[in-house]
Amino acid sequence: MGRSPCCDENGLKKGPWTPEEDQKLVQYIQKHGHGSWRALPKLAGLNRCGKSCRLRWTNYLRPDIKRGKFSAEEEQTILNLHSILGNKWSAIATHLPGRTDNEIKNFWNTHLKKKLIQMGFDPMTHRPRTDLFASLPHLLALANLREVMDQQYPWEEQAIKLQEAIQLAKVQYLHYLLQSAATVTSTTSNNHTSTTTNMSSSTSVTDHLDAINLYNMSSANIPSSVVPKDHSILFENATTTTTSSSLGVADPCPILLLPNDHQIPYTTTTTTTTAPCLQEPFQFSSCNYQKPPPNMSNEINQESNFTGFSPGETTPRSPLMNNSGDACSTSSYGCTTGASSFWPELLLEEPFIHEIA
DNA sequence: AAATTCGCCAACCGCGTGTAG
DNA sequence: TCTACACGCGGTTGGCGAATT
Repeated sequence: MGRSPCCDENGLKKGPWTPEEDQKLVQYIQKHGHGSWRALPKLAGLNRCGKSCRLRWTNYLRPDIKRGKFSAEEEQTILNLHSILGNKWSAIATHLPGRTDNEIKNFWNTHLKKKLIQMGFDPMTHRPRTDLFASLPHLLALANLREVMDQQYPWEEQAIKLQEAIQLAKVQYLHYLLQSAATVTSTTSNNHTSTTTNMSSSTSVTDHLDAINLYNMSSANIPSSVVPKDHSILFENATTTTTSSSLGVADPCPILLLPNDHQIPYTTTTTTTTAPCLQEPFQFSSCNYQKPPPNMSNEINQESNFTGFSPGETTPRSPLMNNSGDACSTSSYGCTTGASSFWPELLLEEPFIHEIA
């Protein structure tokens, strides 16, 4: 069956609203309320369909509409909520007073989405993009070529910088592959009480071969303090059963290089909760904590700020996520003592968490 | 100065869902 | 249970101003 569009009727006006039409609509609704939207246009003396009137009212004429730029807090809220709800604009809008779903959707599509993409994050998953890692060396090479053409640096310096950047990209990609494997295998376990991870079970063989090959390629030129010498160390923790401490941190942990002067211990530890109960980022008391060598702190490091994790994930989250907030004591995610509100979800009040659950 | 491209955003379109008869 | 209607939602489009060539 299906329904014919409400605007099919001939003669109904479409397109931008005039001030006179706005005035008619506002006056009618202020006096009578909108009632039936389909009946409203006739009663208000408007040559529009009801749908058009409803949109004009809800997106523009409503008295509580907030105009102007989005604040940093609003932007943060949208990012947080989008990581949970996805493109549920109306649901997101209910938590941003005065903002409409349409406005938020436009803001996302024109600003936030691009921002995430530029920083190498998938705007839908809020995780690093693999295609970026794949193409990064090429992009860097192009960027370097441009600099060389501009005669800003001597050739030797260019070659060194390029090598450093490529090595970093390789390690980052390796890190991503390992974490992806851990994520997939961990999530295949139902109750998360104690998980035996098996990297070969659900991740493609080529991914692991790529990771190993990349590691082989990378390790030759990367300081030993950054990458373990023995492959088995890297994979050991990804293939053994671990029981987490109250902080959810396996011990000992191999260290993988991460940008932004941070080291994340690679672990597939799972806990009795549905969320990884990591403490405030980079306060891994039971793990080695090493700063990357100075030569790895290039501009890419500063741009790539992979520091976030969200419930049920082991892969980094968007750097745009707010890392500060109130402590999480007994949230619905069941984080144990010391687990902070590192995840954007935990910034939300308890009723909201239940609401979206 | 003119033409073209780009970015933003209000508005539209079509589909899904809830509900009354 | 079926059908038609009303509404809400998310994706898409088109117009307009700004920026660029």
